[in-house]
Amino acid sequence: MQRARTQKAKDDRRAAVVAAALDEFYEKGFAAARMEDIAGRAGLSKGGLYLYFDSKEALFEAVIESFAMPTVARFEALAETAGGVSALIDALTKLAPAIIREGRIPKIVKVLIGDAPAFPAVATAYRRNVIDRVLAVIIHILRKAKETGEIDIADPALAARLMAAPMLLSAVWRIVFDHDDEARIDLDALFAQHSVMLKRAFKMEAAA
Amino acid sequence: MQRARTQKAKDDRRAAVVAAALDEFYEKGFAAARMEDIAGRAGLSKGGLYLYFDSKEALFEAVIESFAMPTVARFEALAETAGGVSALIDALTKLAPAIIREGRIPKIVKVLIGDAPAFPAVATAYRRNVIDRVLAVIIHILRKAKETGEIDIADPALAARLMAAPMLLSAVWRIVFDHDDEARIDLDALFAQHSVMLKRAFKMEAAA
DNA sequence: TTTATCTAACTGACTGGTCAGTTATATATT
DNA sequence: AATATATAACTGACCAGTCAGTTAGATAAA
Repeated sequence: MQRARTQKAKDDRRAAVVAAALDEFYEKGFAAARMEDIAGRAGLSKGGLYLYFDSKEALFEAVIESFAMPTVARFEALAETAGGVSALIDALTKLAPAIIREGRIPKIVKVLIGDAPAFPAVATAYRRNVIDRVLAVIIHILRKAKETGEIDIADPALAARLMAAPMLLSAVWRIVFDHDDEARIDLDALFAQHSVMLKRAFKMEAAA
Repeated sequence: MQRARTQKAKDDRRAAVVAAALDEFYEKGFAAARMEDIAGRAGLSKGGLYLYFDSKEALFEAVIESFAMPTVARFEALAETAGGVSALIDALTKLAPAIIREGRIPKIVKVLIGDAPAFPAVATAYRRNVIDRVLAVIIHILRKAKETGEIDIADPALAARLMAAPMLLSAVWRIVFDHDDEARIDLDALFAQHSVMLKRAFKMEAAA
């Protein structure tokens, strides 16, 4: 094994271990995943892995955290360019299929649902650092639009969750039926229809 | 332990084991759940459990299957009384909060998401026997309404999934954040708003 | 440049503990 | 007594985490 001597090389190796761990946790679940397999996937021996992480649980926490920050940053950037509700809906429903297909988010979602209940602190941290912040961005945009009369909704906080629900559905569908050719969903068509239905539900002028 | 001698007593014990297994699989996941704990919860020794199920995997399959049939039957009955789209939306959005709170469906959902990927055949069977049949009922009602002009939607099959998405969201939310008092959602308000938004999205006359 | 020395990254055999599944034994019921 | 049901001690496989030993590769002396 090539040794990681510089700080950068060590950071890279840590990242490789985290990526390998996400794949193993995704495929087998936390309890059934083997530290030796994770190490092997990252091109390292089991003992070497323990130079980077103190325990399986510490590795699990690192997996969840490592994907939190980039997700929020990407989303907050997106929301700044798309200031209005119409642009937000378009951006969300156009990007969603690619994000689902790319696979990293569905994997994190699966690991969170399957294993986070055994680590309540991890789940709560994820909600606070990721979910609440993403929802806050959406809610802020909806609330502004409600005040200007651009849209007509009762509760922006609930509307934000209803907007996001099909993304969770798609992610979960992919997780559970990835192997199942009979169960393919046309994500582009699904989100196109979601977009149309949302605009009608919000009573936006440009709606079909 | 009182012995189960009659067929009915055996069926009851089997059911008790299945219920205990659902709880353990839900709380710990398949791999981390212990057969001894499942047996204990059902008021039986570990050896006794093996009189009713050949293996942990067989028990897992029984758990998934045992909750499939009743769910479909209940839903198909509901759909027969609620023939139109409006009645269907009302029934679905009024019943959903109670179903989520009751907890059995969220537990099954969690077990399916967390562990079914390790048992692809179980996942596929569940899709065919439960999900596809429930969706078919909804799609049938939507298609009829579309033909009579009662509603205006592009694709009933996609609309059915979009209708169901908030139920999955609520179930998953409950699974992941059950312990988390900061994260309570007002399910009644959520589904009331879903109902209003759906009727607008379908361009139904009586919509708000 | 070559060789010797050092050090920290890395390896893999090992340990202690856990748990699915088995079986010898006990007990309730007929 | 005979049979079905249940128990708990047992076995063997498996795996997280450890640690004595190995080696890549840097540094320095010749």
